[in-house]
Amino acid sequence: MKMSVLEEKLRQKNLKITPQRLEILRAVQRHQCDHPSAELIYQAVKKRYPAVSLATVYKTLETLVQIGEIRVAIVSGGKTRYDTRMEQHHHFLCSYCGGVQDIEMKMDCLETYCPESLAGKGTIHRGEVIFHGICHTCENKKNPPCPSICS
Amino acid sequence: MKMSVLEEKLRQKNLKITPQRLEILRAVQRHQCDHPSAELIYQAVKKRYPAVSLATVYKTLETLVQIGEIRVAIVSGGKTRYDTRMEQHHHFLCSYCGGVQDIEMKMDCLETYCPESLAGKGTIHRGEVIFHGICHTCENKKNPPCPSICS
DNA sequence: ATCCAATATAAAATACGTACAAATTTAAAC
DNA sequence: GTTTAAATTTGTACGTATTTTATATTGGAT
Repeated sequence: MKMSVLEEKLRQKNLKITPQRLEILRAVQRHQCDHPSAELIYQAVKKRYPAVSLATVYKTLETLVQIGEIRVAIVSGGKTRYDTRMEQHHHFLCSYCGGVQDIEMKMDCLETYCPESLAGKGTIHRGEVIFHGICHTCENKKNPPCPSICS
Repeated sequence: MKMSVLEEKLRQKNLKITPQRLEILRAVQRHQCDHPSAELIYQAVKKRYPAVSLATVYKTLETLVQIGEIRVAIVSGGKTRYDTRMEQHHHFLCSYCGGVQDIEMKMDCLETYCPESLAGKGTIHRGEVIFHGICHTCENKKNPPCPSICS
């Protein structure tokens, strides 16, 4: 996603184009594979933009979610983690280190499927799959950290 | 799950059988359909056991998870919510009220399936599907609460 | 009945996120 | 380029969820 596209989106929604917003989006993009938390983004942005406030990072991430520029990937270890990939994909969450990795998987059913048990319960907007397990890195450690990070 | 079964499990792990533990598990069972949070369990237990401490509820829920008696259903609205149903099933999360409902769905693939993109990434223990949408109750309201509760 | 490790308790500490008011900045009109 | 109003950023205080700490209590083996 180029910045010009973001700028266009912001203009369309009467939102202002600020250096903070551009820099924060760039940071989420750069750290895409980490599925970064607000705190991680804050640290990353501060390097280039030392005056940035953590409150701005939180609010900007929320704004970016609301205009559909990024989305919440997962909540892991109590922290909300973000994702710039908007197409359907899923996540693999390591129970030991808390790391999140993308899972590519065709599951068209999730978008349109209506399990019988949902009948009368409501309307599905989206379905996501979360795989829990141990990542390769933690598997190879003798003493991985306690699996307390996630469920 | 009968209490005698819990007592047996606790004994096997050299964990003590305390009235708090029994009462807290009963409360989670009784509120199963709510997928209750620690706070909700605390309120429920306090009615029968006024001296109970919130810290005990937190620690006991964690213990019950670790011995495999309950599991984390979902984290919604910043709160961890628990589940006594250990068999495979999935959840429907209302983005408006934050309510969680069970979804019965055969997806054997999730347990055993290894998407190609996972190759070399690690070992899957479990796969769960989370459906996001609007529940029937919120659909029928003219002005549902803001959909800020979840992602 | 006694004893010790495990547990429960209350209170304080921590962690994540949000709300607020004051200062700054954007962008549009002139 | 200035002016100006509205939006945004910032620092900080606050709120809520959860964990830790220090002490008191208790389960259950002997």
